[in-house]
Amino acid sequence: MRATALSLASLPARPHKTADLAPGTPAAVVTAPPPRRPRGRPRKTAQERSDGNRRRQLMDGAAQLFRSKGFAATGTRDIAAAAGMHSGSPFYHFASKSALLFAVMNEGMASAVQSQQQALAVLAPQAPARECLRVLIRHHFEVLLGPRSSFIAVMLYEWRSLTPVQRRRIALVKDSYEAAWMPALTALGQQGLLQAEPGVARLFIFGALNWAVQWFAPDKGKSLDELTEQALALFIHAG
Amino acid sequence: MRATALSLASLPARPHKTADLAPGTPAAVVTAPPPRRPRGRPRKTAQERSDGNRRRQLMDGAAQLFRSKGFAATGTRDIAAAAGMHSGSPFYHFASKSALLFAVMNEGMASAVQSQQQALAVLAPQAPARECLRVLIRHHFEVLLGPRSSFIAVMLYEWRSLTPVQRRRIALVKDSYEAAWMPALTALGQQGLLQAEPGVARLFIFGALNWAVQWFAPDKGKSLDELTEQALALFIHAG
DNA sequence: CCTACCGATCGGTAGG
DNA sequence: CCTACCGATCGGTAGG
Repeated sequence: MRATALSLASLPARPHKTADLAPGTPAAVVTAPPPRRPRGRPRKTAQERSDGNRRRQLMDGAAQLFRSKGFAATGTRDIAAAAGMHSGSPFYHFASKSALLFAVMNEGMASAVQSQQQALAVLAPQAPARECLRVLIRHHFEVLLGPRSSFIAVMLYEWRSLTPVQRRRIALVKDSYEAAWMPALTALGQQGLLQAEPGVARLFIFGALNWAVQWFAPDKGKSLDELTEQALALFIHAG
Repeated sequence: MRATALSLASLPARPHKTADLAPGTPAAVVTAPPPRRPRGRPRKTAQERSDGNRRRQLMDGAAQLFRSKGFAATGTRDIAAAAGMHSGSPFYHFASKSALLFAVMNEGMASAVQSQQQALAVLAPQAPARECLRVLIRHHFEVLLGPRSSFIAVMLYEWRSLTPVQRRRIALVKDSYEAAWMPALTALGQQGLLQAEPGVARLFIFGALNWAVQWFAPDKGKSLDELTEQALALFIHAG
């Protein structure tokens, strides 16, 4: 019975080859696919590696390659090799290299928005604005410099490699991520703890934090907690 | 006589085809070529367009293309066309596409260091640190967002496209540019006007300012003067 | 998901 | 600085 299941799995049903907003595709809402956790105990064997996991493996490899070499300098053959495939196989899962870039960015932003909401939900309802900003900064560092950071780094530095249509779609998710910062920033402004206009402050603050992907070295220098305190001290005046 | 000069100029002596630190070239000090202003009244005619000016035209076009499309996505044929040349001609002036990238970055950083020194020289010898920082920020915005901004933008966002040897060379110039900020930042720290550690503050501040290349729109939104005041207000606490 | 392949484009060169 | 060209590589596809 086990062998049968395996042999069936080795001939997987054709997975969804989504266009993922390749150039010219009309816009529609795309979110991260539901985790669809299986009922039984999870398997990490060859079984696990086939199916739809290959799609995620391609995205993981692509995210790292796009980050380190850039989108244009990364070949689809490199991506295939990173996922243990041969040259033409990525196109079985993604309609184009561009669709793969979009999938990486969309996955990165969608999960960032989700974890941001979870981080904010832990706050007390009447928490001071300074505390809210601390949570936002700390979470942002996690997303930006943590173990899955490639997805967001690609987002930040390969923006121009997107088609206009793809750009608009990602911008929607990005806007909602950034909008979550405004209540805290305007409150701090009203309290006199933030001396720049909130809109400009937001741009400067995101720049300061995002730039960390250029210089941050894990296991060396400051921790993410320490960086959070330093950033707070820099932006928020004595209260 | 004029015709003679023109016809002579149309057969220019072979210009210096510098390697400009193509991969593997050993390091040596490289600065912007001296302006060598000619004695007589300047000409803007066809004469002007030949000679060594072609080299600068290639760098100008390459800087803009590298900025808007990225280094890897820019073809040498695009660069040639931007300078009004045919496909193979850029290699008469630069040993490789990589050498052209290096030349763009080196020119950008060298002129930034130079104009920075000029900006600081205008300050009174005992000017307060806050005033010094204002000059540095204002000058940085000029370099970053002004008419020659492509050179520095390429510097910032194509770092990974350099070879390790090229990277080390540019890093030397960049270090001297950034080092000029430290006296003002440490002084402000001692005065209690800068609440983060000076070294970390420098990284955050550069990030905040550099990020402006992503969102700044000339002739729309704030002026460079206004942005300078907003940045100062954000970083430097009430004094 | 592999194999074999296509047309296009790329950086760079020789020879003038 | 142009012309003509080279070998390599690229994204993508057909057919299984």
